[in-house]
Amino acid sequence: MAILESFIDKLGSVESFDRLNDVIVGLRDVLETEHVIYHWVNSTGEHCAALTYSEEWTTRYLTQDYARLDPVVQACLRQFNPVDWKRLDWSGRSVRAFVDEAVDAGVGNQGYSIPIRGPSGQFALFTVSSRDDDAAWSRFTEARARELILISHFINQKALELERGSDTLKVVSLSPRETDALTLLALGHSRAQAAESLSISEHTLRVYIEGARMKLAAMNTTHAVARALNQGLLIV
Amino acid sequence: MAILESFIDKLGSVESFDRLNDVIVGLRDVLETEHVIYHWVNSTGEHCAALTYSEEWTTRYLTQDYARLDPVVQACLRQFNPVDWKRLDWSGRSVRAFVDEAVDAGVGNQGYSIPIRGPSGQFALFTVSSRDDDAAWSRFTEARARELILISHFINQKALELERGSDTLKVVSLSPRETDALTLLALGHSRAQAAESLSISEHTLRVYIEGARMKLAAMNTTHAVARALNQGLLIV
DNA sequence: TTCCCCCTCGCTATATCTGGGGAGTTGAAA
DNA sequence: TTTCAACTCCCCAGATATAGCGAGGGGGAA
Repeated sequence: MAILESFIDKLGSVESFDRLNDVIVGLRDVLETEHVIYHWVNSTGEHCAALTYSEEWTTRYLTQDYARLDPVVQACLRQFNPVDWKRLDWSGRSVRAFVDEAVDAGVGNQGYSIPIRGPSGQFALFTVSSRDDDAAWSRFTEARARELILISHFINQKALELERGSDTLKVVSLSPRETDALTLLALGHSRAQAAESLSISEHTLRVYIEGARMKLAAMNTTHAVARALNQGLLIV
Repeated sequence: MAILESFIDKLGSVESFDRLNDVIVGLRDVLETEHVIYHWVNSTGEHCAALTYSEEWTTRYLTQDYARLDPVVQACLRQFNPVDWKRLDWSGRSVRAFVDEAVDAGVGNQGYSIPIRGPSGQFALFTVSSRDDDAAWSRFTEARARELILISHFINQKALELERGSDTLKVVSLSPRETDALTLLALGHSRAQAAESLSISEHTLRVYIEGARMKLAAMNTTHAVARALNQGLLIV
């Protein structure tokens, strides 16, 4: 666990994403892998990342919106445990084109990606990639899996810290009834049904929905429900 | 890390929540703490739990819907990193009444809770509680923090597996245009605005929304967006 | 080649939601 | 004690979404 210790130690003094990048590069070196990537999109749409990919590939990936077809991202979005790239489905025309580009850009052929989820619907990805053959890669992932989980945890913690330092995350809190109302709407009830479920008049329900809309700065009901879900305000 | 190893080993053979409970009891014993609790509410509203609390307290907690005012739950809902109970705000009339009851029920005065988030908005809690004094408890948490994170990770993985056979979600796949449509709606666009953003007629947009509604078995647009978000189909 | 899914467009009516008013009670915090 | 937030109820008009009927072209898979 020496790697983990020194990593956490270095993390302690990090105070900006630039510095975080240095630590990531250092991590890549001690792990003796090709690339290490930490990335997430914050609530304001900014990309917060620390990675060892070339700048060309990074901008290419973003401008082409490759996250939409990248099997790694798609798998991590619906999985809890880490993903070994070689267990994914890489068939499909557009996917193969993407992979060819990725290989040319120096992304390794092997990879191990850990999905990380935080409050307010945060979703981050921590990836280690390499050019090892299958056997060497299996040894690496088996030996390092637990360390990598902890590393991903601590780096995300640091990233959230950096994020909140820059701008204070305002916490929207919904009243119990507002939560009830949005929850029922998210479950597919119409306003009339929701009002009946809560044993209140439809008008009252409307007051809650509008209250929630205001608090969440939402344009309409659907938007309010979406924001509430993304911020983890609803237990659905 | 001997505790972790044996824990993971025992987890391997677990095939039901009852068995999981046995493992949790074993974990409580080797950690030499008062209680160990793992709990989450699945998508069908069932409580999936493995814990060492008395049955009285558990049912009391659920029937009273204490999660709504429990500072531990509230803090974990908006935090990424683990929560030490003693750093929380326990003031407030109803909270103190709740605490008195909890102490009577044998819940320790110390506690360490780890929030766990999975796909589809899953939110679980892993808690270790004790009756140690502050000094002993600090030593415990500092020494065990990393192990506990990994334990919480693996137990959640197992719970997801028990819940649905594997920890991967079966997916409804939306067409690209359907995804676009729902994404814009989730961002607060009206149908007219969304249609304009996509440079298509409002009618066409409507076809996509209805297509998505059918695939997702949703009652209305809000429901469809909520389901799509919960299933990680939208990148918002 | 045929089938099926995806993308695109139109019309009409009805249901539902949104936005503008206003008003009274309760309970907890300052 | 006062204040404030939450909860409850009412009416109305205009905006928006839903539900039903259509149509045709393109591309991949069997």
